[in-house]
Amino acid sequence: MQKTDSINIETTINSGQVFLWNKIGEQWVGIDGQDIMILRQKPYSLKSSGNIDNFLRRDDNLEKILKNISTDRTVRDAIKQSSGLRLIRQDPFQCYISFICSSNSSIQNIKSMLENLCRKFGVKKEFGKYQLHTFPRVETLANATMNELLDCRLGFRAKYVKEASLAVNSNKIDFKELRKLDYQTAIRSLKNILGIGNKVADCIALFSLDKLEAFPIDRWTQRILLKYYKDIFCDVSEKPLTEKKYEKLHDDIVKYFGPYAGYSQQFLFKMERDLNKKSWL
DNA sequence: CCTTGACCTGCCCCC
DNA sequence: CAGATCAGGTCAAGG
Repeated sequence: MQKTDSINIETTINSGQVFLWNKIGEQWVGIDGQDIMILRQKPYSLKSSGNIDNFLRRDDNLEKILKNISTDRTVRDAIKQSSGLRLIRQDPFQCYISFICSSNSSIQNIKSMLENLCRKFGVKKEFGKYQLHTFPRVETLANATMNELLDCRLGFRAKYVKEASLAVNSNKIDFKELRKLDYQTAIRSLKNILGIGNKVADCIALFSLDKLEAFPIDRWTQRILLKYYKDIFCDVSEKPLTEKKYEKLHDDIVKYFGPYAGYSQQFLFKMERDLNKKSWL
């Protein structure tokens, strides 16, 4: 297990993986499912009503992973620029709903939608000196009405969230099972849900189901591939990826970046968004 | 198999 | 300051 102080909290929170976090003074306060977490860099302190080691993937052999993904200069530079950046292992239901809401939306907007859901459907919980709303439980969201969801400013995603919650509530989607399945099977299962396409499925798989070969390709990732890797992934352009092209590209990506491709994606994504001065939480 | 247009919202910009 | 523009994935209809 790596040294505890090698985690950069701000970099990790501000890397597009999580949304329900706020910086209050020197502390980052966030929601993961029914848990509240309080993280502070200086002096270093990690508190959670749940399992913080699980959340921060402290079981990963980071030294080995970073060595494994350091296949080229671009990734090596990205790792150097964002040292201390970690993948997070999120509550699967929250992750699933979060990225369904992410479609055609910006980070700030996703955050606002999720905060609205928590305020309306979550339960108040106290931790440390803070009191905040946890993420809605599956059955609560499954029983929500369309109007309530629309009140949370979900727009056309409201029916996606409703159906997706019903699928989990009826065990049509079982995260414990998906976690055990291989990448391809898990992705195929997720994509049966309305509102989940390739990119969203990859995010859920990577950030909550331990599929480290998942490599979500959004507009930014696509630009990265075009900018730094056009000789390696020849058929990538700025045009939106079709279903087949996405799948083919993902195969090539795993061949090139390896079984921890998801980690390389996270470093590359963080680097390029920072380079373009895109805002985070 | 691919292309196209619709879908909500919030933010930024410009008149 | 109201109104237009744009960014961002997925889906359904049609070529």
